[in-house]
Amino acid sequence: MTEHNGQAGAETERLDFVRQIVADDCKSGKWDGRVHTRFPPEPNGYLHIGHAKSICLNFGIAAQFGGKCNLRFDDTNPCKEEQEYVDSIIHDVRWLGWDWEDRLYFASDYFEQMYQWAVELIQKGKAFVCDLTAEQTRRHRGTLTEPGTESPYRDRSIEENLDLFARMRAGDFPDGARTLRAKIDMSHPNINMRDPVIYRILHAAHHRTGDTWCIYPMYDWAHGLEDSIEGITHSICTLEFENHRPLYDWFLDALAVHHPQQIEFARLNLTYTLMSKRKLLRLVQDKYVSGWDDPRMPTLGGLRRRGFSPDSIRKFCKVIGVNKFNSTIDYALLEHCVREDLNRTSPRVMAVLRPLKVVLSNYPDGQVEWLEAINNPEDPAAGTRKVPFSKVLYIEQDDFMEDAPKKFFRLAPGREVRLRYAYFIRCDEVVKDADGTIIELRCSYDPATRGGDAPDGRKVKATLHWVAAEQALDAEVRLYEHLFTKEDPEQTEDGQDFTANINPDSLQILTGCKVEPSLKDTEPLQRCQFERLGYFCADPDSTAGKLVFNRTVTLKDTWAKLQKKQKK
RNA sequence: UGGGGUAUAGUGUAACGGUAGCACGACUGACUCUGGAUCAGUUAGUUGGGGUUCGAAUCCCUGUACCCCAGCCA
Repeated sequence: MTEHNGQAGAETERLDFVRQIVADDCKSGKWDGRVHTRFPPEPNGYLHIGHAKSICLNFGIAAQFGGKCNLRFDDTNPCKEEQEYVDSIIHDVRWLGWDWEDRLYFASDYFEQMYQWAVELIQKGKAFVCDLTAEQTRRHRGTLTEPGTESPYRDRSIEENLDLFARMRAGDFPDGARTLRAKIDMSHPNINMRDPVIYRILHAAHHRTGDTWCIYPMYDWAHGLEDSIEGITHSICTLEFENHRPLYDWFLDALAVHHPQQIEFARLNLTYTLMSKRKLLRLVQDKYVSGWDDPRMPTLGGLRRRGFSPDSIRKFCKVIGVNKFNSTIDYALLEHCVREDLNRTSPRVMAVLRPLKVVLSNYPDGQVEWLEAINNPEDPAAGTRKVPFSKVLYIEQDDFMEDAPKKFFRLAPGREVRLRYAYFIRCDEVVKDADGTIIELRCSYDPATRGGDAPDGRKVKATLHWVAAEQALDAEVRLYEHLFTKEDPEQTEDGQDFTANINPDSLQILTGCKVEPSLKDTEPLQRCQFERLGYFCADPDSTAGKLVFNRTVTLKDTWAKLQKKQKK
């Protein structure tokens, strides 16, 4: 990984607070210089850009400090989890470019060990089987300001607890009939410490263990044990688990096993974006988007389909930093990262989204010239290609104005512009239909300017992209805007929810677009830049006969900005 | 009202008792066969109030604001 920079880079690079802890530990020899992290998703949904922050933190730290990072599925709740999610998560983490080598783990593989440790906890008098119902347990818990009351089953003998717990495992009791709870302190100011449930009865098939188990460990019990078993040194999680750390520590201390350090950091928030699984699900279920990989979704699948590169997302995760307080990153920063990467790597190509026909009156009928075009000015190694030029062309409707203001540099009656890699052309005549709509431009070209330079040294103010009509390929192009009209989609009037802020124009589908013939065999997810327009990515909906492109992000456009300002 | 956290330009993030810096955004300008890219510049900040100190974003006291916690979810 590029992050692996050993000593040299580590000195100059500023460390976030998590890396600072890791660096200090390496220095002090706390873990014998070992660094071992993990990314522990629950396989109950698709990964999104917020997970990418966590992934890059965990894998990034391991890479930077010469350590290891495991991919571990925290699959302790059979009711919500599915193999499909496991597969997609594996795919997404790998797509992002991280490698867990042979360390793909599942919490469910540790169920037996966890069970044995629970028995040990009972034997130490630190856990008991409780017969209270869920509702009763809730009432006994007390409130934020009032202490709880102890369960009447709290003082059962160790023998009885052992027996009952064994029978829980054996399936003697129905769902919810009993739980195993830690014996801590019902008046603890931290509610998590008030005799938390550590096993519940769930007669449900697990996606990996099938019906082997009918009791399942709770997160607080399971997570630290998973970390301990794997020899994790730094257990990095999000802020809402801060309140759980005393419990994490309590369990590991009670068992006197390897005890990693839990460190909490703030989740990612992005403007114009929702990150909650529940709300993203709602968008899918209520058909506000086409699916989990809709290019407007912040899921990694959505971003991939939109055309984001793994590098751009990793760069973004690096540049946003890590902290302990809630903040909201400007979506423009994500756009900056993707433009920066795609500018370096994307082959340029010419495409006309809203075609306006141009006929060159003085160009020979039937003649076709194949002109040389540069594939990527940022990367000479990308080479060149040939694009066809002939009498009938298409240019962008936006590139012509009949009554052009001074600041409009493009084509207008009597004005001369350059067609990229081709010739200077001058607009002689505007052809309209009965309604007055412009349907065609008659232009003349200057044969002396072949390739794009005038021998007499005269200049033009603009260079337009174009496509030769006869050789052009038809394409569908999907233009995306923010899914929400507000920076904070949750900001709503009374009685409304976030769906009130959905942007009705977040997707615009253009058909009859014209693209240059070199795009003929474009593969799905192939990225390119449409010159002067933006970065695009072939959608998986593309077929041999029908090309479909998604716009990832526009190029920065000072003319568009100018126009926007004037409208206001 | 209990407990646990956190506050630095518009946004994000550094500064670890010693010149408040960087990035994004916004705004100028230069350059350009992409109104792209690139380059140069401008803009703007320590949550309030006390204190310690030659010196405080940093240490102390005290307000204020925001986030998290009462699942047999993670």
